[in-house]
Amino acid sequence: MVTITQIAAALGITPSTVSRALSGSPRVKEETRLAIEQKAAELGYERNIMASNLRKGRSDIVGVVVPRIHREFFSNVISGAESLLNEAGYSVLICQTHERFEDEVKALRTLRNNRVAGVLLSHAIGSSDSAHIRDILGRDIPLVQFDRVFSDLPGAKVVSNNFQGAYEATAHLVAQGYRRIGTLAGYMSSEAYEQRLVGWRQALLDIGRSAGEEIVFYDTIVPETGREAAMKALSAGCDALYCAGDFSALGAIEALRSCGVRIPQDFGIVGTANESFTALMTPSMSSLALNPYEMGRRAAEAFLNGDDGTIVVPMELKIRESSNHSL
Amino acid sequence: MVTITQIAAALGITPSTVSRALSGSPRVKEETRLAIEQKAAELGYERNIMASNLRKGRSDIVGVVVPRIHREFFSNVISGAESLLNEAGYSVLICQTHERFEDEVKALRTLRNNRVAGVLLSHAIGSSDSAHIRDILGRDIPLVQFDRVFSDLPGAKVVSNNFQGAYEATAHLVAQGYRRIGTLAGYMSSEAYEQRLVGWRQALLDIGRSAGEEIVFYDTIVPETGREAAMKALSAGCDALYCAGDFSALGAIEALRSCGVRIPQDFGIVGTANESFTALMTPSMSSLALNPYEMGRRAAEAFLNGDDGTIVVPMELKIRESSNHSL
DNA sequence: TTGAAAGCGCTAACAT
DNA sequence: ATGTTAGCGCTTTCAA
Repeated sequence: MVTITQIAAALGITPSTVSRALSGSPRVKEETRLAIEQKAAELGYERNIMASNLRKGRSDIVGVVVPRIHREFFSNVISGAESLLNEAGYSVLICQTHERFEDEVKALRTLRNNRVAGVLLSHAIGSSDSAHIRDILGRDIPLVQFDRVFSDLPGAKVVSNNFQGAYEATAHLVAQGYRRIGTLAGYMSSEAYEQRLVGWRQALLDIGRSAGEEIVFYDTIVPETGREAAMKALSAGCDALYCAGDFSALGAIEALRSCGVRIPQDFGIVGTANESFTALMTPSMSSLALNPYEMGRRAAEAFLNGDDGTIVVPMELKIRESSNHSL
Repeated sequence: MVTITQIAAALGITPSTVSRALSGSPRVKEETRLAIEQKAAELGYERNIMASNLRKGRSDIVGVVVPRIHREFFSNVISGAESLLNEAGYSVLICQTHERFEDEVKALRTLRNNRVAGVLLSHAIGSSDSAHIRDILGRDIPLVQFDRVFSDLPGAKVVSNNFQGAYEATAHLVAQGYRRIGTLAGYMSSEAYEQRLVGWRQALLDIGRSAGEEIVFYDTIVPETGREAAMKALSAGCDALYCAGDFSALGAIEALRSCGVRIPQDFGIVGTANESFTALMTPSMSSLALNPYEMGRRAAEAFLNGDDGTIVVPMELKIRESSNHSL
């Protein structure tokens, strides 16, 4: 392995100058810089990052901690973050928590031991508070949270505009002429689901419609619970549902159709997350899209610029057959 | 940050001894080791990995290079690899190539500069040969290839049983009564696609069917190209397609249905990869499932054990509506 | 069983 | 514009 010392020796100068030249310092004569670059290329020099990092006290690695990398949402966030971080000269170290508190602690420790330049984190369901995160990262490792955030932690937070999105989804159902619009609301332990519920409610209240608890169906995020809830919604007189998740919406559609309810003629459905199957099923499902790639980019940006406010990424309503009378 | 020097000072011994104790050397008196461990815990010591790595000349990071992390297949491979590697004390650094040769070169350079302990690689479509890989990684960074492998490179290779899988998928279409079975073949720069093509051909030849070039459609892996190819396949008299990818198969289904061709009554489709949308779409898509999580584990295993043979992971045909006359 | 000493390759404050 | 110097924190011979 070629070192700057060897380059310096070959050129009869000192390592300092070589170091400066190679890291783009302006304090090197153009002529010297050229000679150095040429010699470096000739010898096939490549900077030893470990030495550089040790000296600088930090690495060019950014840690990304997510519950599960193979979930579409998270892999897209990572993808978005990586695109910006790589451009800026950082590498991305990925850790999965599998939704477990202990794995999250382990991941954060690993990142700290690697003296990462920063951490992008979406915490595990198993982490009920933020103490361990603050303890492990301490003051000197910048943290950016996304999607699932602890608001008592310092640093930037990137979240979706769940209120606004749910509001628009519900307003869309109203505009399509549906009369009684319920909601499959998900888990209230998550701020994201909570905000979607609030958005749904506000959209109805703003036009003088009822938004009572009898048409709110909690803890529904998988097809099975979606199916059951849809049946109850039907009994409660609903003719549309805004669903805080795509999988519960999928269950709802299945259940309704198997009762002979036509979608969208008799009943409208809007899901949330825009999972890839929503566009592919028949009837295709309207869905309130998250924007994971963009969230990843914004998180990376916040880290790179040292920002620390809350960044709200808009959601986008994808109108498809399941809520569209005119199709 | 606490260092071994501080621990040594606090105990009136030398850093050498502390280093030995903390890295589990037997050349330390039990009593001393205990005192050291206690003091380390008390001061909240954590090893500076950068310094350790510099001294040892290598890091505890394993690089994983994939075309795109947000593709289900790859994110599952990574997930599988990570589970084993983390247990063994390695971290995983992920790089995407976006199927581009230049990005692959950049990624491999980054990994080399980080002096990674090893590299798990599935090369980009844009890499038509292996020269750059050998050049950049050289002799001292162990390489394990998976899925898309260059057979002229040293090191372990983890592949799917593409020949066998494609053979079975094609035989299944035959058994379902389809008469003229074409193939959307993908890119021949990849051995995986090549083997699928060979499997398709062999299955047809073995029963005396034609498998001519007029029903082979190359370079089809995204919906758009799948759409176009499906139209040509129809003109060529095909009534079924074995598709070497799920996305081209998806495009094919869309194109065929929009022409009024019924699936599976008029035309049978089998995709490859078992992406999650295949089970959820209507009609659900038959697909030849890869086993990405297992492939990731096997790749990690090969790296950890220093193995270097070829490991074949079986594929599994998931029969769904798109190829099933009896449904 | 422990210590002393050297150095991995790089960077940066300080000098010239 | 370049050189001198010192050291980041750790590991590992070699010596005691």
